Amino acid sequence: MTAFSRLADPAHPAIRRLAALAPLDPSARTALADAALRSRALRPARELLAEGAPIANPLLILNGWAARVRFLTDGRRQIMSLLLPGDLIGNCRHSRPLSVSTIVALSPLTVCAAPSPGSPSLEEAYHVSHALDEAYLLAQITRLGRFSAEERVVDLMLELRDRLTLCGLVSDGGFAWPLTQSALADTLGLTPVHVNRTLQQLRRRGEVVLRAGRLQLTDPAELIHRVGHITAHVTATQS
Amino acid sequence: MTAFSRLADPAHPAIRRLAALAPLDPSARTALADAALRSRALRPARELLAEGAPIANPLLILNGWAARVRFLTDGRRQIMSLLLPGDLIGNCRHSRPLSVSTIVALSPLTVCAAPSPGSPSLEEAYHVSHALDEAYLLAQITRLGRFSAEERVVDLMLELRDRLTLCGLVSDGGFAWPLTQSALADTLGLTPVHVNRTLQQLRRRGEVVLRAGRLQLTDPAELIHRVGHITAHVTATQS
DNA sequence: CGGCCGTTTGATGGAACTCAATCTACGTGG
DNA sequence: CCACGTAGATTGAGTTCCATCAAACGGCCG
Repeated sequence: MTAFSRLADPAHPAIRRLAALAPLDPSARTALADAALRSRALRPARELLAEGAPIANPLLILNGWAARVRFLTDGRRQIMSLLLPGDLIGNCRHSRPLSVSTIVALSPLTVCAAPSPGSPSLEEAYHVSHALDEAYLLAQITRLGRFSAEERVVDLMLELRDRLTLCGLVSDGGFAWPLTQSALADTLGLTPVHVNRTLQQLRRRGEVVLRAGRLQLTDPAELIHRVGHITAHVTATQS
Repeated sequence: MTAFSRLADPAHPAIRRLAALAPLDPSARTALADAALRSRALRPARELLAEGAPIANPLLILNGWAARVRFLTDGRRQIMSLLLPGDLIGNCRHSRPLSVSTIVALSPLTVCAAPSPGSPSLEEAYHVSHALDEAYLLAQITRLGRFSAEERVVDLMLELRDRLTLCGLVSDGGFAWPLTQSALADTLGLTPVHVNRTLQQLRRRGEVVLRAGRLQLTDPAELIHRVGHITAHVTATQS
């Protein structure tokens, strides 16, 4: 199947990410390839885990983007984090985990059950992945708490670029951008209208090129400097 | 010493919290009591862990409040989470952890080294504590992203009340409130001036009583309903 | 073609910020 | 014992950023 052949390829996004977090031994790679055989495809806006539901077993994102969302009683929504290929869902280690948020697909999505870490190298990769998740939550908090609308947009774009670089999904300095302006608004604590205006400013100044579902940052270094963006580092040996 | 006698007391805040997360066996309790013998005291505003510093070993908060802070280059600050008695600092499980945020004391603080989990019951308590930490981060994100100033203040007060209840530090419906309005502003993504005005509204309406370093919520149930506050539950057997 | 989703634009209002000054409580030293 | 300094809380006036409301536009698919 395509799923298998792509996973067997060392260049597959999800594997590339996990291998970048901790060097994977062959048994870990085959475990991942096996797991990917039973992959599941989901349409955008499809819910794949409800808040409060018990977590059967962790999932691994193979392709596409998803989000952890919280719905307020009056219809407001907050996307708490974005989930990209190679990210894990429900990756926690205490005995009776409950989902604390809903997961929705933001694009066509394929997921599989995350193989339980038989090898220490895969376990380490999971742990590092979890630590990175937390770092992204902290970054999200400072974005929402102290950044202006423009800073929020730019900082998030830089974070996504960093993360997609880990799984080799950045080419020519650009990457796929499946987010609607509405989803971006729910992520950044803004209204869709204001997100639109902010994006246009960035476009008019030539700082971002965003069209046809692809995003290019014209001068990433300048943007990093401007918003004081911090790249979450992994302490494990990179690559 | 006082530190010992108070920890030996099963009613000590830090132990009460951990015991509430997972029933602790006697060996876990003595390990905690031993650790508390070597406790360290810190003054308010004292930094106890710098961002980017390697984490020697996890710490346990015995008394007082602390905060995980991020400083921006232009002087803005964001408090990402508050740390209360019984909370752990640097409680993560991958091989080479780096601190991703600075920790500062917000009140007179005593901490000790968190005993490494020899017993499975203590390990479970640590894991649940870590899961709760993450739930609080998610709550913080929705506060900052989608709540108005008043909702933020109320929701945070309710969360702190929940958390302090876990360690038995709520009495007569009220609890110690060491936060300056400035610290509250840095937590909630507001300015001190606006926090002040928001607090006064709540006071004038008689919804909170805040004076002499103590906070009382007049009608918690009503406030919970109003802001749609969600109590992060622990799946482990409570109490 | 027509409906829908996502984007774009305009006009207006309001929540929160900024700047600046005053007030209070408290500790410290002359 | 009082003068002083400082940290935190309070108040006022003016401003800005972002939300709200409303409508139009564009592409895509049935």
